[in-house]
Amino acid sequence: MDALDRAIIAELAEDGRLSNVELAARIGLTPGPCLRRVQRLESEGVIRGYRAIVDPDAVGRGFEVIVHVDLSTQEAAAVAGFEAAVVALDEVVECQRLFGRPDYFLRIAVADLGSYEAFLTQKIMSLSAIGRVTSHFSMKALKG
Amino acid sequence: MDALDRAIIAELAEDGRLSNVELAARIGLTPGPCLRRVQRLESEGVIRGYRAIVDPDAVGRGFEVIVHVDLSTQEAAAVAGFEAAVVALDEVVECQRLFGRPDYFLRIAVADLGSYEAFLTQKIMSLSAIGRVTSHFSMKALKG
DNA sequence: GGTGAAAGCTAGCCGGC
DNA sequence: GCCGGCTAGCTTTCACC
Repeated sequence: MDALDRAIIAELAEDGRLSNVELAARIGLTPGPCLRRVQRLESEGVIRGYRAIVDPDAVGRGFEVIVHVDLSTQEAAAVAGFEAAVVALDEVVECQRLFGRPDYFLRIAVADLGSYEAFLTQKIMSLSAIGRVTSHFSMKALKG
Repeated sequence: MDALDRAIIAELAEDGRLSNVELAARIGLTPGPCLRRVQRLESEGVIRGYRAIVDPDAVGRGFEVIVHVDLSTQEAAAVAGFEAAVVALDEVVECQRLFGRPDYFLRIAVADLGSYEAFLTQKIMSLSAIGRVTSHFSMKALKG
């Protein structure tokens, strides 16, 4: 991992569809060696893959909410059941089990406030081990 | 936006470097019309761009912390100063201004616990409008 | 939506440093 | 060991049906 590798990563993180010749020109290499480096980074797992970035509004995921969940029990089976159920939900974009409080950090992506209300009451609050659920609404995304 | 467009989005979200001929075959179209659809989705802003997904560990960003920040004042100039300073930091991967408490939700990505300690004391807690800062450590990322 | 042709890209091979 | 030049084969992209 030298400066050239880092330059490749930076360029591809910015534009994942850069052609190899354009990438090579930007980092100051010829296409052959550049391609070998990209392939090495891919096979080593440094570059895990490529994704198209899709407008959330266009796919009905424009409304994001940060949710904190505390369970009513720490019993292993109940915890496992909650985790399996939550992870299976499409609307749950992220789920982290935390140390301390809250027990879980969730990020929910739905179309609008109405869908969120329906999602929360029907799919989250109906889970058996649920203790307290707190929704945090974003006023403005300053970064990310 | 018909079923074909949605199929294109799904395929490219999964693998952003799919060749146009492969993409066309998967959605059941020939390359020409398929490319026109992709270009339309790009120009309409439905597809915003393409990114390489990089292993966070490989670039010294393998340790993520969720941080809640409350400011000690709501005075406009202080708030603006805090926001500008936070957004400018590389380690801040996400920053949301929330309704209610906490005032801000931050996601920090650094190399390890030691770097996090240094980052928090030197770059966050030294900001003037800072009230309370709470770090939430992830035990396990179940999703996302 | 499909077809065909020109331009450009990818990916392997071999020589040079 | 890594870079650069070359070439064959494939892909992208456009005008036209």
